[in-house]
Amino acid sequence: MAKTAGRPPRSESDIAEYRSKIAKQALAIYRAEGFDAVSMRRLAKEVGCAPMTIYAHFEGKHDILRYLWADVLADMSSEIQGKLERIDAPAERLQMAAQTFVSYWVDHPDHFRLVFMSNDVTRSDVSTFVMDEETLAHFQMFSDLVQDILQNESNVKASTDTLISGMIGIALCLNTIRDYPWTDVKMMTDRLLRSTISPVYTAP
Amino acid sequence: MAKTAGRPPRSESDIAEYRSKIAKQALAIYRAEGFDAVSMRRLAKEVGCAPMTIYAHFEGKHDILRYLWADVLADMSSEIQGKLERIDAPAERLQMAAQTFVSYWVDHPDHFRLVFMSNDVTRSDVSTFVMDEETLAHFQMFSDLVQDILQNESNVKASTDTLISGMIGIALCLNTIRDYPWTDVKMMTDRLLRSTISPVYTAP
DNA sequence: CATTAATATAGAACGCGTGCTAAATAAAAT
DNA sequence: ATTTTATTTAGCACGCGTTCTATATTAATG
Repeated sequence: MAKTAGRPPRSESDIAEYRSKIAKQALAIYRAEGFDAVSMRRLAKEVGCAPMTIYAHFEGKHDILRYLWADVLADMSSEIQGKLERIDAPAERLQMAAQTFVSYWVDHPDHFRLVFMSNDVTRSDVSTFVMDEETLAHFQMFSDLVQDILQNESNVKASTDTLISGMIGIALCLNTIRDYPWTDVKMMTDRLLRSTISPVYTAP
Repeated sequence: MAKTAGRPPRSESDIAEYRSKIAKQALAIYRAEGFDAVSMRRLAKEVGCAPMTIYAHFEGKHDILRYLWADVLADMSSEIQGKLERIDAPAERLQMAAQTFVSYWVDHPDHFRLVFMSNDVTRSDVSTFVMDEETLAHFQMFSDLVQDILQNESNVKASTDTLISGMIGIALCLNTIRDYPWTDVKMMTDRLLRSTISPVYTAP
């Protein structure tokens, strides 16, 4: 198999470097000016390439935004970890984590939009919006907290999934349907916990 | 107070008529071709007015989309009612309603996006996205179903709100984070119910 | 009539995401 | 140096939501 003539494809490291360069700049813009400020044209200008070049490295805008998730999720995760430091009792830990989780998304609508609402629902393309392992880890944390309370393995995943989606739902409702007189966020979160971990969980 | 000269403001009925004419056409487009097909320019063309005229009657696109909610919610509501017809036991009724509710949004991503994700989260403008009474009624239904099970009045609203936001959260997660291996939808919904109505609810 | 105020209009503009094409450039083999 | 191939580029295009301005048009008053 002789090497073909012509310019060889970019090395994988080059590709990764370019991608991360773009993603990094996108993050900088997002951090400084929020969701709406991140546009393909501007991003290209700040990266120093033509707008079309970005499309050679990413599927589209959604594919770039995905890289901002990690930053937001890490921020959220660290906020939760901070609150958890001085708490030992498993039930209280889960409770604090859940309350902090919901509060985070309610208090940061832009972050919520980025992670949970910037998906192009139209596309059923499976390859878009992959949850990489790093991203998953931040949700896994809840699984651990639940596990400390529930022993039954099979229930842990179901409970955790329900808890997470339920919490995200609370945040979504608070973010989008603002004028409906929702029950106090803490109370809703608490109620959600109660049902998720019903057998063992005791209300504070 | 003498009447001022010049053309008088449009009568309220005229304004309402024009608004409903635009909203009606928007609904027609949405029904026929879905979310993405509804655009201001096209809507204006089909209504037979200039694009700018619409902005004299609506705050913006989000203000128009709001009018499509009613249609979708009515559709969802009737689907639930249909399923409820032959069920008498309160717990089973609530269970069926919840399952149908979640399934509806999971099966109709476009509808979900319209109602729960087309909000401009950036705006903290309270006047945008008002839940009118007709719209609220469709959610009120769940309050009634919960009431049939729980007697404590104060718990009914908290339980219902938690249930609704939780169900919406399940739908959101299924719609947006597709590649995460979520627990079976029915199971999550069931688990959500269990915690919401924990004291009385019995698993099937 | 003319005047006046409310409304509707056309038309341009801005920036957006994204696709297409044709030209330029870069890096290898010959 | 020339050829060959990969990549990037510029530039145009489409339709989008939205804002602005200037120009009708409409319906009341005097």
